[in-house]
Amino acid sequence: MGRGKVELKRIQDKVSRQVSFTKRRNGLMKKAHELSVLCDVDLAVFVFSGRNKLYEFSTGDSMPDILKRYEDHKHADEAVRRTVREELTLQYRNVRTADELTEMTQRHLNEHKVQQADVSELFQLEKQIEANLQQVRTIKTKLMLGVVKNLQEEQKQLRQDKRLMEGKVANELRIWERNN
Amino acid sequence: MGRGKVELKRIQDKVSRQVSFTKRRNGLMKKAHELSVLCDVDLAVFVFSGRNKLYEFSTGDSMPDILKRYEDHKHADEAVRRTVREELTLQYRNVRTADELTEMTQRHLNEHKVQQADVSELFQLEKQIEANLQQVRTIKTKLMLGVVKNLQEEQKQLRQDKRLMEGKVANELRIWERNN
DNA sequence: AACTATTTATAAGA
DNA sequence: TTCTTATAAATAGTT
Repeated sequence: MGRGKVELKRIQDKVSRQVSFTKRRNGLMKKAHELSVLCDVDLAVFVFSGRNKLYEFSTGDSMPDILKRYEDHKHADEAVRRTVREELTLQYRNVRTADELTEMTQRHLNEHKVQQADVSELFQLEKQIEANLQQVRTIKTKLMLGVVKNLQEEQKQLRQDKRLMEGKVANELRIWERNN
Repeated sequence: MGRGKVELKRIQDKVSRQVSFTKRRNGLMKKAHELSVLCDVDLAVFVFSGRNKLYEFSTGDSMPDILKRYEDHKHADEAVRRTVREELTLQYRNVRTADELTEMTQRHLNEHKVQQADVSELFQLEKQIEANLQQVRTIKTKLMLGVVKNLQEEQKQLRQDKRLMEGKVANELRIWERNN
């Protein structure tokens, strides 16, 4: 599906592998979404990147429900089943609302004949942006807490930026207070 | 990918739906397998047919192992978040004004010889990302209320913002990684 | 279940 | 990188 045929084995070049990962991961998620809508089935997809980052997609049912269904299909022993279900339910307590929101939205959109792909993209987009935000905040926090020690270059326009910085800090404080 | 373009909604004809289900399910599994081999990642796919039959694909690890990993991932995520939050709370519990926060941050940064520009950039970046997130949420809300009909322009803008933002996040991450 | 006409995905290239 | 393009691959409708 590209300029050259590709043989089915680990891509050696790291950059190509990363690029392919992104493209194909997106493709897989899209296909999964299409399958679920076109054929009206429930499904779930997890992908763990090399850096162990998790990407997931699932339909309608909340993830715990899907996993529960999976367990029911399997025979997993009782203790494990109960434990997994309880833990996942705990973890997803806060997500359930969002899932319900998703379903509701999908229904709404169907009724109004809005293109589903667009909305789906928005949800995915939101999720992605939230992940990015979390990433930035983590890095910022580490920096601020002095967790990072080995920074090299000296900073030159330090005083120069101070006023700007203060304004931003003040803004951060407002945000922080709002969230606490 | 066929003789006719297909719109993303439940296929009405039962036979066509069943046929498409089989074709696309096989396609999805194949794609999943290719992704796992080519990019050397672990993944799992579940599909529940209308008759509630389960089809699955997963790499190396058995499915229970993948689920465990999924749980661990969530737990780890939660742990990090809690830690960061606790640290922040400790650090900033007594801060009342923006000035104090500024001073404290300055002290922190000076003590650890951290590049201020990076932190400043991170503040800016965070702010920008929050704005983007807000934008996405606003659009999503409008959609949910069925108020907006013509989103093409906004979506285009969003995608542009998203690309820009991702580039910046990636760059910040590079800087951070280089320093660690 | 095969067979194509087309659409879609994506590996390389710019 | 990001965008473009040539080509491989998937698949909708057909036989």
